[in-house]
Amino acid sequence: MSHWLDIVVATPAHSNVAGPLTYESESLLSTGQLVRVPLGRREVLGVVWAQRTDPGELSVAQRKSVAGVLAGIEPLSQSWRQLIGFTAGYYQRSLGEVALAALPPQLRELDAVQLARRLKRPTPKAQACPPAAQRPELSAQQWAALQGFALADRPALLFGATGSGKTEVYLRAAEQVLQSDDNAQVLIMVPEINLTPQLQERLHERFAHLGQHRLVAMHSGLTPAQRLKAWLAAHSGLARVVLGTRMAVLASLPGLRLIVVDEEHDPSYKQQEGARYSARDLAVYRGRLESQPPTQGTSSASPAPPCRVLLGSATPSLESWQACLSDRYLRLDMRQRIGAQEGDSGPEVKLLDMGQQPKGAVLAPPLLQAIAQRVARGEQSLIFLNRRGYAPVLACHDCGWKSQCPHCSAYRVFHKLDRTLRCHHCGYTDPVPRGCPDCGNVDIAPVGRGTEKLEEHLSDLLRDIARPDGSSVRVARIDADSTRGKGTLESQLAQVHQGQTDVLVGTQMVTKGHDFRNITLVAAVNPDGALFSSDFRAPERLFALLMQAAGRAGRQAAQSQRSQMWVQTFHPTHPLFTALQNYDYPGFADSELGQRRAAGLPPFGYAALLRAEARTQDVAQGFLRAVAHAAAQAGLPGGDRVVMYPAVPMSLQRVANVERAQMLVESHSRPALQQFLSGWQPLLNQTRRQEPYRSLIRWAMDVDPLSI
DNA sequence: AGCACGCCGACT
DNA sequence: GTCGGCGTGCTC
Repeated sequence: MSHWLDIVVATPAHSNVAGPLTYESESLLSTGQLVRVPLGRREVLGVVWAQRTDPGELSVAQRKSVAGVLAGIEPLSQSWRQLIGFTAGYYQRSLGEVALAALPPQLRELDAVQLARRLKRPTPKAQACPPAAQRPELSAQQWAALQGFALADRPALLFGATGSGKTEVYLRAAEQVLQSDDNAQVLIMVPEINLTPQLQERLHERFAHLGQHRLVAMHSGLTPAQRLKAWLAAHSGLARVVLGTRMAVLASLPGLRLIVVDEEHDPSYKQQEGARYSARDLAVYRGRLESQPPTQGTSSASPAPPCRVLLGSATPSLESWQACLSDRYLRLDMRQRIGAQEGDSGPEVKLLDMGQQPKGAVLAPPLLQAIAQRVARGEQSLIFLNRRGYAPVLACHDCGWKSQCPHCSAYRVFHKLDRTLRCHHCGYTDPVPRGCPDCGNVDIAPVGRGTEKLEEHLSDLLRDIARPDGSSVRVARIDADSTRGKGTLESQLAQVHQGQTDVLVGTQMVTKGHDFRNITLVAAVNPDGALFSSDFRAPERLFALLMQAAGRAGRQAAQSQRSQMWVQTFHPTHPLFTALQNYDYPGFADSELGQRRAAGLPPFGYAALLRAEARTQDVAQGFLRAVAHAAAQAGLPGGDRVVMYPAVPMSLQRVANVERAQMLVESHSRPALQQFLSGWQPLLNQTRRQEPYRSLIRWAMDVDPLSI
């Protein structure tokens, strides 16, 4: 007797086969089982989603049989399937896309023999977790935070200043969970794994005694083989602690009891292609899911041990902050740096009013002086400028020519080192012309400044400053250009750590994670752009960035006394900077939330962004208008509670000769927006197939976009 | 998304 | 005369 199964395969939401496909099987396979099935003329990986009683509408020609089962891999759990189902629905993608993206890619390629070889190694089962031998003493506020977390019945937000010891709280919470349950698993998420070698090391020290493969990493930097191995370890329950980036939130973790999201405000938790999910939001959702009893049983049975969620940040996202204010999350405060005096929050923040400084100065004289002082004292400085290259534009002063990229609506950046004009969006690169391409004038000059120019400029200005040992000053630069080669970032950082660098110039790359011991001055050269940006999250990001940068100076409390954070600005009285000066995140959050509330922006409103790309702006915008019209005509459920804004060109209108447009959809009700989007999806596909929109290159839906 | 089939330009 | 460009159509 044969059985019919609904099987999920990697088919996109915009195809005619977006849902689960029906296959025949000799044996009754359980849901969650991994299988290979024929699809067109190839064989693909699939997940059994449901059993069914009949082949439904399937024509005889369409009836195909399951080609094989991936034996030896336990079926994926119901809660995992629920998580995938939720993610697909919420972010408007197909089940298959999300499910298959959550599985290690190599699983699709391996045949039965290769897989058997991978699985051959015996998997030691449950194992108790003895406490690690060496652990630092906890501060009073760390104890209080742990206690608060242990007693809470909700997700918790650990609001902890830089240097307050958030990591130790994570580690203790993890230990507690592992000790209370021999099968428990802990997921620790970080924004970018290569920026957190210190955390990796500490986890290793703390959990190495659990044995081989009990601690695994999950991120896109792994080789396919490593990824498969890590996934199998997590899925089998062998791995007890998983350290991963956003992709890890979708990993199969049958014993998941704790999810930690470090630096929860970090934008890289939001996936920017494919299913554009927020790993932080999914972590919270997953915590709830994994805490439910697997099936609705008798209510008297003891409830499954809940899965806890712990978010952590010194500058939380306004979403999480608001969730604390409305008691959906519990806030745990650790305001004080370890070993710091009461009231000492960090380096002194000095606002330098650029309106009072000589016009056109890249670095104001007082800042330059302060840097020179540090050099003479043998201390390090970090200068932060969020613009790489030498100059953002090259211009001809005679005819007004500018280094416009021929393929994008952006200027090409002048890179002096290899004398090229480089487009940072499409990569188009040319040697710098000898003269102006329009009028021949040889006097074409860079306008504005990037890290490369700042580095050169600083070396020049500090030329006569001697270090304590009499040698001359050393200026180094760290950005995407200087760290292109593999391992160069590490070696450059090592040089800074060894004290070979006096002044480090860099993009925001340098503000993250790294624990520089001897830096006593941090300066932000040109942060004003974010103050009046059209992107409503720009201030929030700037505040987090500057706080993080300040944290780089004098991380040791002893040093923080004489450490300084300089901010060059034309708006020294701006409330953002005032809040920064007082290390007053709550005050900043308060005022930002007030503005968000008034404007109906997240977290008080919910948004989705529909983007379209085409050869012409007309087609891209036309498509958006057509689908908006179709939605209005259809009277979609939820439609009366959403507002659709006009289609507009994206702020970066053209990239690599592709015209881009977008349309904002907003609602005060998340369910209404969800309902509307679900009903809209088929109309989008339909419209796409009509003239003249067949020439559309692609469209994409971004639910809860980071910027609009 | 893959992977076919299908119809028009520069090369052994 | 072929190799190969990517347009459009289908997959249980």
